[in-house]
Amino acid sequence: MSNLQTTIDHAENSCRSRGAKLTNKRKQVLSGLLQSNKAMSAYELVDYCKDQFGETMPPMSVYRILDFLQDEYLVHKLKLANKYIACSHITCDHKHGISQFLICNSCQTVKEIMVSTSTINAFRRNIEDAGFDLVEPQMEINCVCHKCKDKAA
Amino acid sequence: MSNLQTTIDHAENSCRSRGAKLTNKRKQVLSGLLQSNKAMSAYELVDYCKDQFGETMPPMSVYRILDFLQDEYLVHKLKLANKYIACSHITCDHKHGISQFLICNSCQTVKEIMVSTSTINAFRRNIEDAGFDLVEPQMEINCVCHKCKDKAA
DNA sequence: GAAAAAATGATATTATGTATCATTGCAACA
DNA sequence: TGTTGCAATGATACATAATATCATTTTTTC
Repeated sequence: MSNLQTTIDHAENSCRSRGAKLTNKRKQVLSGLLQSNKAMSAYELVDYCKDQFGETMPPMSVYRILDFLQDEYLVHKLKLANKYIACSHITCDHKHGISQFLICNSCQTVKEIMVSTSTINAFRRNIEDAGFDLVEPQMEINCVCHKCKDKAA
Repeated sequence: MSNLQTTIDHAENSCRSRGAKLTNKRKQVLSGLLQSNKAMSAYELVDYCKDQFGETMPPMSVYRILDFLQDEYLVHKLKLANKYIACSHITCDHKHGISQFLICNSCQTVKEIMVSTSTINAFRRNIEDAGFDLVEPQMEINCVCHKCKDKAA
């Protein structure tokens, strides 16, 4: 069984256990994100589904499906790029903490890394001293990946 | 002399020393941002200039002026919010390091805080281990300010 | 199989921003 | 003085991301 299929099955079980359904179209959108190592826009996913499955999905549906997948913790939205990526922890059952997304400015590759609790706590204290509370467990950083850096050099 | 005027004068000198001109319209846009403690969208600035100065500036001009002000280190763009704020360090002559912007999800107030070098270095190492390089000296975090938190409680 | 609920489709509209070309205004210099 | 040249601004069209709203289809449940 392919890695992709394993992940989809895992996602389907996870949805079922929460009383939600991973329908066919939802699987299609999710698989688009899983097969791409880059973040994709909603409109890119529309194209992907048409190319790959012959499904002409209206953008509205894709947005709704993306909302659903976010609610199910299967997908993250990158607000810096207005794009979407599959969560890299679908197959590990633990609920994960604060994620940091490294976005390559050049090739748009995205890597999701975890931040240590101690670093997060330092941040949290810093923020509280400034009169704010941290609410969003997600940070996005514009970077350049080493592959692109080497290419440029 | 008002605080606002002092800041504008400082900005104007800074531009001049870099061979750029802080024209009247540019001053108007900048003063809109300086008088607001919130981030403003380009279209809000169009309205502000019309209300305040009777200038009907096309959005395109405002975008260009915002680009100019960013190039001159006078304004930051908050990509998470698609809005703009005046740099809080216009009147201090030092070039500042990595800024962290705390954005209140509820009232949109923005506070620009500095991050300690040691924290940044920890981040940088972390990011390099993941195969990326930090390029953007700016981080944006969605928060709730304590005023709004207290109101909600 | 009918009623209710969930999922998807279709259309219009809003917000943000870019591309492109035209016009204005100022500044240096013959 | 005026004209040439460039920086700044204006106008129009378009692109992209997303939401609102209502209609239709599919799935469940009784």
